[in-house]
Amino acid sequence: MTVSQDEPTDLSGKRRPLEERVSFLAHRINARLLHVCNPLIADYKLDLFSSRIIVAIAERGPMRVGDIVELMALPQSTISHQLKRLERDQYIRRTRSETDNRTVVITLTPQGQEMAEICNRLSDLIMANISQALSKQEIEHLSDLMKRVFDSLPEQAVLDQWPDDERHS
Amino acid sequence: MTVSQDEPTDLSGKRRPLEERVSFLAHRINARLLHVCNPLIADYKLDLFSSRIIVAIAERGPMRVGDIVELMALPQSTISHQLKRLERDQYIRRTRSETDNRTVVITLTPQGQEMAEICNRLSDLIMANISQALSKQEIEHLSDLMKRVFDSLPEQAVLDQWPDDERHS
DNA sequence: GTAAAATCAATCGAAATCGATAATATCTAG
DNA sequence: CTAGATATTATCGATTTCGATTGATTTTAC
Repeated sequence: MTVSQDEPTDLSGKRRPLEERVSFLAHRINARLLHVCNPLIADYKLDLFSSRIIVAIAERGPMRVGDIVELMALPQSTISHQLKRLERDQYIRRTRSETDNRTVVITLTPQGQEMAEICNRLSDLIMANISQALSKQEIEHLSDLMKRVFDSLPEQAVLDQWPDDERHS
Repeated sequence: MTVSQDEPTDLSGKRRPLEERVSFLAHRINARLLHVCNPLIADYKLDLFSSRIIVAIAERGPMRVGDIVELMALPQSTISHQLKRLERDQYIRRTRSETDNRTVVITLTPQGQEMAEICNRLSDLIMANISQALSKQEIEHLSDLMKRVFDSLPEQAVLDQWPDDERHS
């Protein structure tokens, strides 16, 4: 059962079913988390995105907008809108950096810090669920594997590998 | 280093940093995948959601709308809109089931089947990236762990564990 | 057999997302 | 210095998402 063949580009033989693919599983986990968590924090005018922004700042201290964009891996315009709402709802403050007047530094208000606590407790609740299905060791291993998957993904869309004849039908 | 304590609800001691949490990593992987893949299939008027719907039907045969909702773990209204666009763009057909006139069965058009091939090749491209960072065995293990994580998440928001005094500030 | 409950998918209006562009500030080269 | 290039964030318009509701069909209970 040697795998070496003359057509190295044909991967269909080892193509896993959709439900077992890492990319699809990431989508499914994420979608279900949104579905479960968003209603629980909607009263605070938060969603899973904004709650993570708050938790990140509580954990790391004041962050520049660009840092948040990179951390969340979401479009810059999306983050900008999220921050606008978080400011409107008094969870964060925007202040222009003194050293570089282009950048904007985000800090938590006291309400934001309180909210970070609440969001972390929600996170604990989720982790408690997961911990019933996976051992501590398995969770750590999973975390490591997922980190490596993320790092393996290109930051920008690379068209090199995407054949021209598939770009237009 | 015994773990048993008098305050079992205090999990803050074992709280992992945001970047290491499984839920956050799922978000990050997903966000980066969207960013990378969507531009590559935008010409076909597809995104990562609709492409997965097409791939799923190609893999499993005709599916009812409700099955697609369950598979994708997205809100029913979102799927309904996705399907409307897929039908508009001639990738799928909707037909009322003969046995149960409430349900709608989705089938691929010939164009939809062609597109499933293209989408699967994109999926192969992504997997090729991941395969450079993880061994075949690690990917299988990862897939298994992620499946178990997904299954551990509740389907509906359970308010039981979410204390009342955190529901309103 | 029929009324009430449950199931299933489409639609509605409000809000969020996204890519592209604009607006402002800093850096670089000569 | 200064003009152009680069970096950083905000905004714009179009599209998408989402929770709630509606409409239609089937199932259940009596």
